[in-house]
Amino acid sequence: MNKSSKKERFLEVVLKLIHKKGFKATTMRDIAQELNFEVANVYNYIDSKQSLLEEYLFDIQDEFHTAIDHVLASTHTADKKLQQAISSYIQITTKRPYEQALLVNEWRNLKEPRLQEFVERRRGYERKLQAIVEAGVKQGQFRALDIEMATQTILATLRWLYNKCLHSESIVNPIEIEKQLIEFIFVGIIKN
Amino acid sequence: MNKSSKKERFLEVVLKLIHKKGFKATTMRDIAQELNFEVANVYNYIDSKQSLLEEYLFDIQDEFHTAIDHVLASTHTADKKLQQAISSYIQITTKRPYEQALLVNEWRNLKEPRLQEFVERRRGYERKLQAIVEAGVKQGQFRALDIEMATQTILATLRWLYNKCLHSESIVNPIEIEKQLIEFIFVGIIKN
DNA sequence: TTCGTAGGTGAACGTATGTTCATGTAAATA
DNA sequence: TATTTACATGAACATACGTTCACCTACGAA
Repeated sequence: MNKSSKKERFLEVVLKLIHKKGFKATTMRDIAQELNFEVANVYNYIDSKQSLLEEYLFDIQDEFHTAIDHVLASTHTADKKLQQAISSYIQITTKRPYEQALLVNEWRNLKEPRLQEFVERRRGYERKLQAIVEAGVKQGQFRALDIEMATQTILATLRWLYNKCLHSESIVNPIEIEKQLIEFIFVGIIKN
Repeated sequence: MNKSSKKERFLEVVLKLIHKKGFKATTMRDIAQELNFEVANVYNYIDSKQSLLEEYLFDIQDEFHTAIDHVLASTHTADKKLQQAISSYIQITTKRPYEQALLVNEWRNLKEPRLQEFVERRRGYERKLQAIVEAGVKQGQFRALDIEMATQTILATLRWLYNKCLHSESIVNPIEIEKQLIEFIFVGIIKN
């Protein structure tokens, strides 16, 4: 068994446990029990409970940043850029729904100074998305809407997605999700 | 000082404290300190930490149910009903943003059997909203969209609102918010 | 005046929790 | 063969937490 696979299994099992019980409610003893060994051994895998959370959160946050940076670097029009940003968001969420759930629900459990770092980076992501929306309005592709509110609303429609991935009976198809969400965001629900 | 005002003040101060620190992270000693008295005295106001959370959550949940029941009982068309449902949601959120924040962020801390009760009631709310969306599709006012996904997406756009109420520098105007959100949900962001 | 009640105190209790340490073992490496 | 490394154990620790108990004080009602 190669070295990394054991730690990877550890992280995967613990991720799901934390998702189920919540970070604060998951004790080191819970983690040990889930993996069928003793508490002390948990510290052969991680430095502390805090660092465990940090590992998950900053890792998935990085993935989101990389994705939107890639979109921003392209030369497409704003509406196409927004579509790509949404598409990449959906892809990450469908691929890593548990990490995304942590990102949404457990970031409050970070402690300073990492908490501030996290919030700033998240704000950075929002600003990048907002820049796309703003460009779309200026270029006349989007209606003259409240830019910040539109951005936050778009993000809100994306943020609940992990729930569907985790609770849906059938496997979630990112292509179909994308089609639905893009339609919702771009032309709303009214006919015509 | 009349009897109820003291408990009301207690609940209001503690609500904000729990919002700031998170329910699990807020200790009985934190609560006591915030109110300038000793821990033991907290139990003259509430039965337990759990019951405190229950009080907040079921109270605000009731308010949402009452509001949507009122909309469902009306004889308007589906699109008008949806608009009213959204409007009432926004009114509650702007009036009680801290309770709404708890509803979104802290419900996981409920314990059985109240947790199940809460989740079922929430599901009930979602079904009521979904019924409106479904009627709108059947009557041809809305596009032929995935009904459950549309419902969840609409809810998602509403759920983040408390953030704006709590973090915005200026006072949030529910009328303006409603106008923006209805537009977003009904006709999207694309021009024409 | 007596008495119940609302509001407040200080000390303590049992338990849960994150973390450390000394120690052990089997396998990989040198 | 000798030694390091990865993985594992059991016991203990200091601390933090929710809750309880016995007791105190002020005050409006009876």
